[in-house]
Amino acid sequence: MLQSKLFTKTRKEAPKDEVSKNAQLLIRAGYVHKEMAGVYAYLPLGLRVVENIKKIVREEMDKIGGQEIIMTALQRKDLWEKTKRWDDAVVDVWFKSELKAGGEVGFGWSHEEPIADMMRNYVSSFRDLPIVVYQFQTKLRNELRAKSGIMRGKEFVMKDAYSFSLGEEDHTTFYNRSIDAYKRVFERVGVGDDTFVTFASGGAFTQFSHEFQTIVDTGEDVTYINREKNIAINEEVLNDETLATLGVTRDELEEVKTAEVGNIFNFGVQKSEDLGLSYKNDKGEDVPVWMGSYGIGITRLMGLLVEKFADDKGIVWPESVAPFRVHLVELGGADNTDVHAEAAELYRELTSAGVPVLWDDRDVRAGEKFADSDLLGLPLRIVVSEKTLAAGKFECVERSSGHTSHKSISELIGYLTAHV
RNA sequence: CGGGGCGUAGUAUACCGGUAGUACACCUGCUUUGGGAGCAGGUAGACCGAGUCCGAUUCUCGGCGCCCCGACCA
Repeated sequence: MLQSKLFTKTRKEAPKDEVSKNAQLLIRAGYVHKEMAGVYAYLPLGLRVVENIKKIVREEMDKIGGQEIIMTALQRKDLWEKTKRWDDAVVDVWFKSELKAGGEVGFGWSHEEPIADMMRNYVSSFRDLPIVVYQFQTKLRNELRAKSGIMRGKEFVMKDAYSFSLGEEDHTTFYNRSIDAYKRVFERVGVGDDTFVTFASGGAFTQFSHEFQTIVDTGEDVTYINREKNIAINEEVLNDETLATLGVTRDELEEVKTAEVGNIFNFGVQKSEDLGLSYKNDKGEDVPVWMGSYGIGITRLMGLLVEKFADDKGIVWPESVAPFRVHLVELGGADNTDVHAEAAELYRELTSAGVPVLWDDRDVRAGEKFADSDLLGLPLRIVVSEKTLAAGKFECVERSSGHTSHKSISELIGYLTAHV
């Protein structure tokens, strides 16, 4: 991609009403546009990050047997009434609207009711199970107060998966595979070491649910962790009973601030019973389907990565989600055709080797280019200038470490393709 | 939903009961060219409505919107 043609430019200052680090940097760098409180549009750079995160999640979900679908944004009132969750007093984040033909619809803030109902059309025999489906959906939630930039909005992209199993044993097997899949996701986006499978309130069906909490200074949750025993407990369930159940004492636990990036939930057969989802077993008996739900906040995860890795100069993306792998920065190319030709050549070589490159071909001063490059946060900056031309090697700077090296074009291609 | 704050160019800000100044960005020209350059010129702004007043961007009221703290977060 040529930066001179890229839609969105950087800016020096963030809007004054934007306080969170993630939104300030993402707006300054041109990744997102704020439409209203808690509602953000994703621009070309931001969308590439979202898609990269989705790709990782998709791969891991497919690995454990998930099949991708897309449910509807508009939802039926009657389904949510069956589970007593249509009432605003019960669910306080509903957006609702009137149909011109009469009646009401809800805007999807979650999808377990519609998906359980839908499954009645496709599940009739024990032979039809298990089923695991997932989607990437824009959830709409009428939050009273949006905050923390893209991490808690009224509209956000979430991956939600739903499992439909024969019974508890089946369910538990998948549930545990899902935990492993989530671990791999968080590992791959670079927060594996700081993300904990956390015991949280389980609701009506089980003692606990599991949240995935990532340590970050600006996190909204408080979690008690023990790294050695690999135990984490959300403060909402930190009590003597929990400690005894998990076999830890309070003084073995460290209090940390975390952000919830994922959540998995066991519904048991409650939803299926409420909505009439059952199958016939091999004796011809009707048995309710065992359900679970599994969420990852895609855009929240993106915000978390900014919060966690950014430095005073700007964003620092983990390689796995960066919108481009390489920021090719050409200095003085407008006046020196050799420099420009060299940059063009390197761009062609890298691109055809499958390396995503953002080429800063703009005719602006070096200082501005470096500042922008730091702000954008691409993993590897390659500088082409009269200096590097004379030296016969390109200057390579890693954004995360600042480590600088000098490489020839063949060394570069070898290095980058070995890594992809 | 309780409490607090705030709405002035694309962005950030200043001043003011007599129609608004600066910086960045943007446009033109010249110079400059490895860490957000310099000079000159230019484009561009008072959230909406009502009231008070000779006169309102400024004061009052209402609306709309934004931010922060708390509550909430299945």
